Amino acid sequence: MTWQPNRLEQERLEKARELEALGIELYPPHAERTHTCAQAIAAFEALETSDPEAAESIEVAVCGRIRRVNIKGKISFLHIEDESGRVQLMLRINDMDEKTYLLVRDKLIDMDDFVQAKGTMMRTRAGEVSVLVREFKLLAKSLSPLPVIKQRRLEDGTIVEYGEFSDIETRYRQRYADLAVNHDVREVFRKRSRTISALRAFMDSEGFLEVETPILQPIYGGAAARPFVTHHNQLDQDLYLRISFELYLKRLLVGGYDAVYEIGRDFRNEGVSYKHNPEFTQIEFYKAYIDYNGVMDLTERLLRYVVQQVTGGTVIEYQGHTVDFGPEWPRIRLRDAIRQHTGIDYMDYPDAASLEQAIRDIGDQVTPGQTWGKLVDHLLGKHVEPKLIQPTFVIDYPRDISPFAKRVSYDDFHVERFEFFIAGMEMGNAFTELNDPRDQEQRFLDMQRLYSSEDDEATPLDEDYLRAMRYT
RNA sequence: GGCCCCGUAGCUCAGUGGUAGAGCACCCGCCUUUUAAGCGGAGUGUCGUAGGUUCGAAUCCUACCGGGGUCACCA
Repeated sequence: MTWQPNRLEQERLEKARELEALGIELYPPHAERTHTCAQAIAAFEALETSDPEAAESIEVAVCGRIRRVNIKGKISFLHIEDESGRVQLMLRINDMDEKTYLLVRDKLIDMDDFVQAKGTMMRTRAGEVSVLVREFKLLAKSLSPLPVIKQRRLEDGTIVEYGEFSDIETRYRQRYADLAVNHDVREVFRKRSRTISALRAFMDSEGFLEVETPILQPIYGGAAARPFVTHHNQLDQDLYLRISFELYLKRLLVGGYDAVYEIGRDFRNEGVSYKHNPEFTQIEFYKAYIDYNGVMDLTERLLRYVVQQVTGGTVIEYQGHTVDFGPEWPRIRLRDAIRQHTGIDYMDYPDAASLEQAIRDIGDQVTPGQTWGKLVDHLLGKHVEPKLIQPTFVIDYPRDISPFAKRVSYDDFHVERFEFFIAGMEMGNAFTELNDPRDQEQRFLDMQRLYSSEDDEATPLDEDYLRAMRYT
């Protein structure tokens, strides 16, 4: 699609031509900056009471995007914004080159343009710390206006926005515009960055080795999910984008590392929703000589640490929920959790048909013919998961739905697996890993049969992985 | 993939068969301490696209395109 300038954009193109005709560079190569917007204000305020004269002689050069324009004839006020925040520029025709001032007054300089201003700090009569501008320079001409949001700060400090940019489609397709306009969105990415840093710091301090394993894989595995398929031209071979890191990380334990982790993307060719992204970031870690109790301890400390690093406390607000990572997380058995929330003890219903009937009896609709394991999953997902707001481990799953975990000690039916839930969503999954290569092979074969029977892509048997397991 | 909903100005939206509207933005004019500045002037549009019904369609019908929700699947 070629660009079809709308009326506003045509106006800006015309202004760009006028500026060029005046010999003004639209996108000059160099900028000067001595202070961020926030630093300029802070520098002034630090001296303002103790030495007002010194404060008003602070020379600054600030750069940013014009976010507010108020032209009053021979004096104009602009707000510019950089990552640190905003600062007001006060431009008076008497204080600067007149021709430059007229560029602003005659609106050849627009909202959204990037500019540089040099001058001294001051506080206006209305009380706003500002740059009294002596030199003013265009750094980049904006040809497409950003969506306009007007803000008003109420007396209690809350900011009311008028004319918000709220269309979800446009916001996601033009993330840059959303970020430029909606302040809180920037904080999301900052928090994400701090989260990843904290994850890494914690795992490193626990003696884990960070690794990267293949994303392009000849054979995918480690989870029940459909993959993306791609093709290597020179090898003339189809490759899969990984659906988990598991099998490669476990190979590294065979290789002799006691503890490894990876933070990265997984790709699953399945449904999309606010909970499910075709490419998502996760952390997986493996540690030798601990069982699922050890992993739960570690998980709990990890999350508590990350929340503290990112927020400074242990409490977060999410989707209307207040979640506290401070207290010890409850660990409840899946069977008890389902019994508690539905009254159904799945041990009373050994086959799919009877369990399905029991589920219908409590008023749920389920598609007929599902496996017993899927029905248990239904009970968990529909009745237990949404109620687990505070961090909670659900432990000891039926072997049927957890093929890669070792048996519990107390019966033959359950395995040492946990998932944990926060704010009504599943956030993680782990188990005491099966490492009997003979067992493992049988599981692969079972899975192969399951997938081909569901008419999906057959999962090829990962012989290399089995060889690795036999070395253990 | 099934079902439901949405698409009107740059942004947010109103308009359910009879001349396309509002606020802000944009444009023109005035204004040397403003801050949702103010005052005066001007409505800037492929009503998602293509057909159909009708004297007449933003409005009703069909298909398509784009998007959202939900179910199925999954984390």
